[in-house]
Amino acid sequence: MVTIKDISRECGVSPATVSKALNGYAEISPETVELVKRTASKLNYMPNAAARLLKTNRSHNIGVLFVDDTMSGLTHEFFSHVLNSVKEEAEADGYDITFISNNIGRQKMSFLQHCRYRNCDGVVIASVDFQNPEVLELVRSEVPVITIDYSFDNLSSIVSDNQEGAYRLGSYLAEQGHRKIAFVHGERTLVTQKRIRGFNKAMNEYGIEIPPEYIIEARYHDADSVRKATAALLDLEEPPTAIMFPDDFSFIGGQTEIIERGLSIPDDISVCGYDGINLSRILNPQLTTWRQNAERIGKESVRKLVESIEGTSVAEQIMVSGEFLSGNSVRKWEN
Amino acid sequence: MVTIKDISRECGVSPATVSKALNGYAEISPETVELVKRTASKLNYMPNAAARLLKTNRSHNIGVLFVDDTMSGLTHEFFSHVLNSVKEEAEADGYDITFISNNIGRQKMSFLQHCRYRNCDGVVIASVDFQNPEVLELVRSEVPVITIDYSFDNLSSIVSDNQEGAYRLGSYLAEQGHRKIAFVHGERTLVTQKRIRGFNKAMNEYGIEIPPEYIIEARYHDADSVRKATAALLDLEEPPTAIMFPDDFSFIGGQTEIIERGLSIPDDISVCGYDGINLSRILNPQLTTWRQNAERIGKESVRKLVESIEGTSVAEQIMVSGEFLSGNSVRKWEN
DNA sequence: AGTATTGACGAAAACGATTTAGTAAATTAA
DNA sequence: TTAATTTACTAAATCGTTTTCGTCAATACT
Repeated sequence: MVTIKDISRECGVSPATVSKALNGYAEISPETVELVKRTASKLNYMPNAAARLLKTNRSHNIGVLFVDDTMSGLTHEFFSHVLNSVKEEAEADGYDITFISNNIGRQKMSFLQHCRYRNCDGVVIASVDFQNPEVLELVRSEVPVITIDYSFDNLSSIVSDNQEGAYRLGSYLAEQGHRKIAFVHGERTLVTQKRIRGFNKAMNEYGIEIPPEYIIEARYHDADSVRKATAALLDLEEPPTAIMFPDDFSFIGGQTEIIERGLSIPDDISVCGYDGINLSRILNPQLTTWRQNAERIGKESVRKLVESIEGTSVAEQIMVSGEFLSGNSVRKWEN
Repeated sequence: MVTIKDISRECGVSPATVSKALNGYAEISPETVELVKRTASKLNYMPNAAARLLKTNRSHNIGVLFVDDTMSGLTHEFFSHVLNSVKEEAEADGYDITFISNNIGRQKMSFLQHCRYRNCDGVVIASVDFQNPEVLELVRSEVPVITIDYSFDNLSSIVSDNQEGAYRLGSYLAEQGHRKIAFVHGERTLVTQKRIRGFNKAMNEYGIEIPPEYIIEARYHDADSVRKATAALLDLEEPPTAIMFPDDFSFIGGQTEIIERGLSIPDDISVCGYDGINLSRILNPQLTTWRQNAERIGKESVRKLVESIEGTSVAEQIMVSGEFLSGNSVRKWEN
């Protein structure tokens, strides 16, 4: 391994000078800088991140906390898009990313411990149980943190406009003439609350009274639980003519139930999803849904996080808007 | 940050003793070990990975090289499963993972340089262009490497049984009575060659003569190119009655073309995919396909890589078998 | 001319661990 | 009883950087 000493020997200057030349200190003469840089690339020199970190306390590494028991991590299409965008923006900013977990090797270690162990300069937290004590420990620690789709006081966060999304979908269904609109939502997280609020707002504006049994809880990304919720809705004395589902993927559970009952989408029942992942575009019929801007969510998270790592940035909540995606899963309803 | 020195002070022993006690050296008395460990956990001590690395040259970090221009990295469902499994096995073995790229910050750096910069103990290489000079440089370097779905001489690799997969799918179509079977395959990589071989083997066994224009190249994970290939097939004077597609995802392109021509699956034309991702299970009709065992591929890669990092292990090629998944996309063909 | 300033560089400590080569006391062997 | 061995520990070097003070010329200012 070629080190700074090799360069210093080759150039006849001290290691200190090499370091400074490489890091652009003004006190080194242009000729020396030139010489050092040339030999560095001649010798194929790469700084040792560990040594640098040890001295500077900056790892150029950001942690990503992405775990959630309801979904199998990276295989969740929406989050894999967020993650991909996080990765790309991080790389563009000169950072690598490390997944934060709480069991590394045989050792149990808390999220915070893992961050410290790897000296993460900051952490992006997404889609976890934000009440989890380990998450709270991390959030309250000294390590810079940004949260996705959840906001803590005095901390920056990136949130997808969930209220708007549910509002737009609800409004659309109402516009199409539906009056019996059900909402199968996910676990009662902040995201869910926002969506319920958006849904209610739309219903209010259209003067639609929604009976409580039309608003029913299932689990995100869990086709089975959504299927059961759908069954419950269809078993009602007055079943809905339209259903909003928690997300595009779990909608499949609902679809299965609907089809098995001999009903068809959208003739007998109109549906819409949430997320706007690729899947929603290729389903048959194509799903009417709300596309969350995963790319921008990931990118903004890192941008904001790096800002708060490198400079001083004020806590801020950044709202990322989405986009209505129409499909063929909703039909006009006339009565 | 609490260091080994804090513990040594608290316990009244030297830092050396603390280090040895923590690392299970035999020369430390049981009482001291006990004392050191207790105070370590009392002070919430975490070793500093960078400092340890600097001295030991072991980062407990494995690199993952996953780039490919035809697919958008992590958002590829099959590879996100492999990756997820790589991550889990790595964590179980006490490793973190780092994505290897060749542009970190404003600096261009080769894959190998990136590995050295982060001191990766080893690298898992998957799904890239294995002729890429930078990949070759990495493969030929001193850093332990394992390749997925490609084998270099004297290096360990994990390969999915592509020949078997294509063979089984081809055989199945033939069994169902099809005689005009087309194969839309991906770019001419080793994987593709294996599949073509498997396909041909099946056709031979059933004594089926396949005209050259039935074997046609498209691109993996590229719905558009597959759509074009499908169009070409359907435009033939004697179009096939069954088509094997490069993968489940890009099949969508073929499906679109088929449907737009007013044909239906499987009544007019039978199809099968490859990969067996979730998507294939929820498509309508459900896709007949070959499930690659992404979980085992990821897990075995890390296991083998760690083996060659930690001990001495012989180069070995591990074949991971898949599983035939039947759907409703193929119908019996009687003539 | 004498002093102050600037420019260009180097010596050495430090970061937090690991590890080699001791050392002193306790134990065993002869 | 003395020498040899074992036990339990420590001092100090080291990994590859960065950074704080110097230092020593050369130049600029009274």
